[in-house]
Amino acid sequence: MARGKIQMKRIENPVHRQVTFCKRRAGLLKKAKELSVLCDAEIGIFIFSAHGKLYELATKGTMQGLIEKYMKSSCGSQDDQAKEAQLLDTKEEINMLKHEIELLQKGLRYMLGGGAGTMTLDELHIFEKHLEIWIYNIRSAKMEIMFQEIQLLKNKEGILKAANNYLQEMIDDQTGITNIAPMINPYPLTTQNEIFQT
Amino acid sequence: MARGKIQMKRIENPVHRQVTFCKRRAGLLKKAKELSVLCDAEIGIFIFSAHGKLYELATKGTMQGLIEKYMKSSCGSQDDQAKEAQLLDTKEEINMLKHEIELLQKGLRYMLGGGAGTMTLDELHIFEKHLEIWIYNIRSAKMEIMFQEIQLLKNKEGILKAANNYLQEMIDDQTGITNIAPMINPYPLTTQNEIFQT
DNA sequence: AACTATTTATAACA
DNA sequence: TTGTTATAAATAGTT
Repeated sequence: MARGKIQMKRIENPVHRQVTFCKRRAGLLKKAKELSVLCDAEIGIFIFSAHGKLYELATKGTMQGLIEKYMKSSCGSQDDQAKEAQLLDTKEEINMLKHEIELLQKGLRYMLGGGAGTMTLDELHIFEKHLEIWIYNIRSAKMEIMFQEIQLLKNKEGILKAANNYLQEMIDDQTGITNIAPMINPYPLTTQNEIFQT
Repeated sequence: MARGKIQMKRIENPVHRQVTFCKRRAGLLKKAKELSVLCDAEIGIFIFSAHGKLYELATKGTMQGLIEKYMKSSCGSQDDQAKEAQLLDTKEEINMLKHEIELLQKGLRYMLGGGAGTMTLDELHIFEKHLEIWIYNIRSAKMEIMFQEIQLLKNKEGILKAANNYLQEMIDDQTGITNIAPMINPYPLTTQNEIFQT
């Protein structure tokens, strides 16, 4: 911009290019700081040199914070539907888990309470079938949860955090339920038995 | 920078500030593009206006890609230890899970095989105790996994992805084990019974 | 790094 | 916002 204008294309001479990179990089960062101060803006910049070296600037707070803010701003409106859908999926998954745990608890009580001591061989057989189902369900639920988590992990951090908070709540709920002693509504334990009825 | 220089502090007049923001923002982005072209650099910029509106620029590829690259460059060396530790934790967690599943499978076989048909009431009692332990263990493992996942979620996306790949592998392994029929090494099922022995 | 001759960016104004 | 213009800044080529 002085002593002759230059073409807006890659500077082929490596020395010139390096010098220009230095000078203009400094200029760019200075301009960014000025804009931030003058107009009360929050600016994040990262510059990777051709050889991969990183130069960064975050005018307020940390770059991490800026990136998070960027994620929210950027993903907020466009991925809203996806986010909501994912949250619903998670909710469903959690309900499934809850249901499994309820099932298990009822079964345990059935067996430990009036059950075992007076169980006939036939009853024992039925209970075996149920155990199979329960363990299968537990395993499935576990797998589902992990796959669910993995899917979530593949998404943006912001979405992950939302799902995370949701999970935390649900876990707290489950822990609560786990400690409930009275059984209000005896589950129809024989219902699913048909699945294994040969 | 023309018609009089200005002080490098927040412009109080809102109109002036807005105008300056517009013009300097455009200037900054232009400069960034020029630097990118002239010096073959990769540049990402985000600008949040005072009211939170986002303006962004990514000179190559997408902002997502740039952020990921930034994460790698920025966290690469410093969080290496934490990353490795987390990976180890995950590994331990997974091994625990594997162990639980093995336990369950062995128990099921014990019950479904030579077990139930010829079980005495005493044997049945012992088995009840084991069931309690198993279910407790399953529940704990499930909780542990979820808490583990939640901790992971709180970390950077890059780390999450690594952990994610690891989990995937482990799950595949587990699925493999789940389908193994022969039981090589009968687990000492009575060992943990002492826990519930009154 | 420093030094200029120029090109750019932009503050004030419309 | 956009355009104009006088002037401040940035910087390309050189030392």
